[in-house]
Amino acid sequence: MPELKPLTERRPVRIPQQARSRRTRGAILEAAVTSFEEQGFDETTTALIARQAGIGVGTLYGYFRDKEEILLELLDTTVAEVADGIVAQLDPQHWNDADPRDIARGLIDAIFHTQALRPGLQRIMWERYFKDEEFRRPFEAIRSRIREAILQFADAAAERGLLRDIDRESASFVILNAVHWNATQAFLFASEPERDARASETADMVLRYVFRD
Amino acid sequence: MPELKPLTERRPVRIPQQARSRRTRGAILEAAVTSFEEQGFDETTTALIARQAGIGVGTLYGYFRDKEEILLELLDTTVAEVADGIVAQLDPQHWNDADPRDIARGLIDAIFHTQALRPGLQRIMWERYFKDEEFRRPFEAIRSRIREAILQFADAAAERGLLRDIDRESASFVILNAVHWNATQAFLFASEPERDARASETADMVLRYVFRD
Amino acid sequence: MPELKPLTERRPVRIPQQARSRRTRGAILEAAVTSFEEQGFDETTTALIARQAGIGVGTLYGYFRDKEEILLELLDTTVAEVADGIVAQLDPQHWNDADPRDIARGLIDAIFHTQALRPGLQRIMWERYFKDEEFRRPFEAIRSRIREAILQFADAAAERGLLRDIDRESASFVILNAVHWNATQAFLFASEPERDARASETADMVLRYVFRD
Amino acid sequence: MPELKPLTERRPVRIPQQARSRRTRGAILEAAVTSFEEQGFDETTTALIARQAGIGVGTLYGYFRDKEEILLELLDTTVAEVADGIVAQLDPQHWNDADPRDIARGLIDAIFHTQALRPGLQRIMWERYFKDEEFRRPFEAIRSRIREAILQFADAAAERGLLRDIDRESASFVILNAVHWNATQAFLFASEPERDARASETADMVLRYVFRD
DNA sequence: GATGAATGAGTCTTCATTCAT
DNA sequence: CATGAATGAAGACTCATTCAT
Repeated sequence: MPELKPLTERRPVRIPQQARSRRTRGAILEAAVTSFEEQGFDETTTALIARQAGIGVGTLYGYFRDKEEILLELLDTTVAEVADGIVAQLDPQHWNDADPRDIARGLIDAIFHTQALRPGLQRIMWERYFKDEEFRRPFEAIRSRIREAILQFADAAAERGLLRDIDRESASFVILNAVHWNATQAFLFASEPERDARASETADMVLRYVFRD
Repeated sequence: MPELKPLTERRPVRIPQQARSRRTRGAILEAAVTSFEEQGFDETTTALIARQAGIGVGTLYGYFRDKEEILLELLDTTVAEVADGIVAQLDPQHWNDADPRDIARGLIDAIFHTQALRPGLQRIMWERYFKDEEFRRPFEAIRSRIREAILQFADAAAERGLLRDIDRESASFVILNAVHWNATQAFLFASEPERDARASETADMVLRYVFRD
Repeated sequence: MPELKPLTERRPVRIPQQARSRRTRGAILEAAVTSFEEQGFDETTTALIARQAGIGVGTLYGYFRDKEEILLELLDTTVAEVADGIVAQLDPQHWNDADPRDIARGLIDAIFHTQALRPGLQRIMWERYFKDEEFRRPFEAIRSRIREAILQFADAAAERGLLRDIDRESASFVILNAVHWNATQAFLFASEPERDARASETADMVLRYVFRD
Repeated sequence: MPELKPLTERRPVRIPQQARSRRTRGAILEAAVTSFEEQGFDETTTALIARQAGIGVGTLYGYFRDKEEILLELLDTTVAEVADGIVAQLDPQHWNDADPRDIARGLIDAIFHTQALRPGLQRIMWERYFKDEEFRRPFEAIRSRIREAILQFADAAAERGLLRDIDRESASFVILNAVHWNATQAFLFASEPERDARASETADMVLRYVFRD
C-alpha cells in the first residue's frame, strides 16, 4: 500500500456552501466512521467508503484530499467531543460551592467515561499516534485542553490552601497520563465492574497526591 | 523404505543447526531491527530486510514464516530484556535491609530507564498493540511479570505494616499503568531534565498512594 | 443517510454497464483466448493478458476475480457453441423423413467437426479436466446435453422398432465416450484423410451397435 | 513456476551400480509416487520428495535431472505395467482353443481393470498429455503396443474367417480409443456396478463391430 | 459537479535448482 | 557422495488516486 505524501499543494477541498454539498460531505464522514470503527483505517478502502456513502469514488476526492484527511477530520471532531465532555467538568463556574475533591473525582470519572466515545476511532488514534507526527496533533489537542483546565483548577485550589506543594507543571502531566492511560486500558481490556474499581483506585491515588490531608 | 515424515508438516522454517545458518538468522534479525526502527514496520518490505542482511528473499522465508514473525521474535526479545531489567529491581532478596520506599522508587526509575532500550522497537510495539491481538501478547507479558513483582513486593511491605489499606489487585494495575505510560510519554516527548522531573513526580504520587505516612 | 450496502459484499467484479466497459471486457476475453491458445493456461500471466488487451492489470481484476474465472468464462462460451452445433443435428424436428441412420451419422460427423472449434481452448479444457473439479463442469455440461439428445433420439428410433435391445443408459455413455474421444484423438494427431477414415469407422461401429440389421 | 527447458546436455543421472545407490534411487521414486498420487505433480515440491525419501534435496538431483524426469520414469514404469497386463491377454499362444470373442472380451476387461493401477499417476499422465509433447510418449507407447497386439489378433481372426471386412488400420485406432476412454471415464466417475455395465456395453459394441454374426 | 473505469507501482510469497561445505 | 542453505526470478493480486465522459 503506497503511503501518501504529506499535504501537497492542491487543495481540492471545497467549503460546503450548498445544502447538497454539505449533505454529501456528511455522508462521506458517516460512512467513514462506520468503516473505520468496524475494520480499522488501513483495512477500509476509499471505494468502500464511497459505496457506503452512496457516491462515486471520484466524488469523495472532491471533498477530501485523501483518505488520511477524512480520518484527520473525524479525529478532530471526536477529540473535540471528548475534550468538551471532560473540560466541562472543570469549569471554574461550577466550583463555587462544590468540594474540590468531588470536582477532581468528577474529572477522573469523565476521562474514564469518554473512552466509550467512538472507541474504534480512539483506537485508531492511538495506533497512528506512534506512527505519524500528523496524528499526534489531535491527540495533543485534547491533552492540552485538559492540562490547561487542570492547571486552572489547581491554581484555584491552591488559593484556597488545599493543595500539597508540588511542581504543578510536571504534576499536571503526570496526572493526565496516569488517568488517561488507566482509563484507556480499563476500557479496552477490563470488565465493567473492574473498570469502576480502576476509576476509584485511580482517583484515590490522584487525590492523595494532590490534596493536603 | 525410510520412515515417511507426515505430509502436512509444513515447516518452511529452518531450524538453525549449522553455524552458517545461525549467522544468517542473526543477520536477518539485525537487518530487521534497523529497518523497522528507521522506517516502521509497514514501510519495511521483506525484500529490503533481505537486501540489508545481504541475502536473498527466499533465504529470509526459510527462517521466518513472514515479516510478522520476525517482528514478533524481535519484540519477544526486547520485552524480555525490558522486563528483566525492571523485575531485577524488585527481587525480594535485595529488600532485607533496604527502605521499601527506596525499592519502590528504584522500580519506577527502572521503568523510566528501560524506555531507552530499543526505543524504535518499543514504538512499533505500541503501534501494533492497538491493531493486532497477536502483538498484545509480548506487551502483556512484560506487564504481567511486573505486576507479579509489584504484588509480591506489596505483600512483603504489608507484612511490615507499611502499606495503606488498598485494593491491591486494582492498585497494581493502576500503578503499573500510571508509571508505564508516564515513562513512555516522558521518553518520547520530553527533554532530558523534564524526564527526571516526571519520574520524581510519578514516584511521589505512587509512594504517597501506597505507603502510610 | 443513503442506504448502506452490505459490508461483506466483496464484489470486485465490475458489471459492464457502459459501452466502454463492455468493450474492455471483450478485449480481455479476446486477449486471453489468444494467449491461452498460444502458450497454455499456466504459462499465461495476468500481466500478459492485460498487456495484450492494452489495459492495466488492475483493470483486468476489475472484471474478473482471477485468471481462472477468465478461463471458465471462455470455456463456458466454447462449450455452449460446441454443444449447440452438435445438438442441432439431433433436433427431432429434422427427423420426420430422414433416415435415422443418416441422422446418427450426421451426429457423429458433427462431433468430429466441432473439434475444430477453438481447438486450443478445448485442449486446455482437457488438460484442466483432470486437475480441477471446477473445470469438469463445463465439460460435463456438453456431455450432458449431448447424451440427453442421444437418449431422445434413441427413444424415437426405438418407437419405430429400429433399435437393438440395449441398455440405453449405459449405451448413451459408451457411445458418447467412443465418439468424443475418437474425434479428439483424430483431430489432435491424425492427418486430414485419416480423420475421415476414423469418422467413418467410428460411425460404422456405432451404427452397427445401435441399429438392427 | 518456471517451466523447465526440455532435455539439456548434462546428464547427471548415474546408473545405479552400487546397492546403496539403487536403494536411494528407489526411495526417491517411492516417495515421488506417493506424493504425486496424493497431491498431483505441480503441487509436489522436490523438497517434499526428498524429505519423504529421507535424503537431502541435492542428493535427489544426483539421481534425476529434474522433477519432470522423475515423473517420466514413473510414468514409463506404470505404462509398462499397464501394457503388460493388457497385452498378456492378447498373446496368440493363448488363443489356440479359446473363442476369439472371449479373448476380445478379455482384452476389454483388462483395459478397464488396469485403470485401477496407480490411478493418480494415470490421472497425471492424462493431464500432461495435453500440455507437453514429452509426456505423449509413454502414453503412446501403451497405445502402440496394444494396437500392435490388436492387429495381430485381427490378422489371426481374419484367417479363420471370423472378421467383418473393415479397414483394420483405422479400426484398431477406433476400438482402442473407444475402449480406453470408456474405461477411463468409467473408472473416474462411475460407481462400481456402473463400471461393469459400461464394460459390458463397450464389449458388446466392439464385438458386434469386429466379428461376423 | 458527479462518476466509476482505468491505472500500475508495489507487496508478499514460492520453489526448482545450485554449490560450498 | 551427501547435504541443505541459499538463491532470485516470477507471478498473483490490491488499492489510492486520476481523469475522460
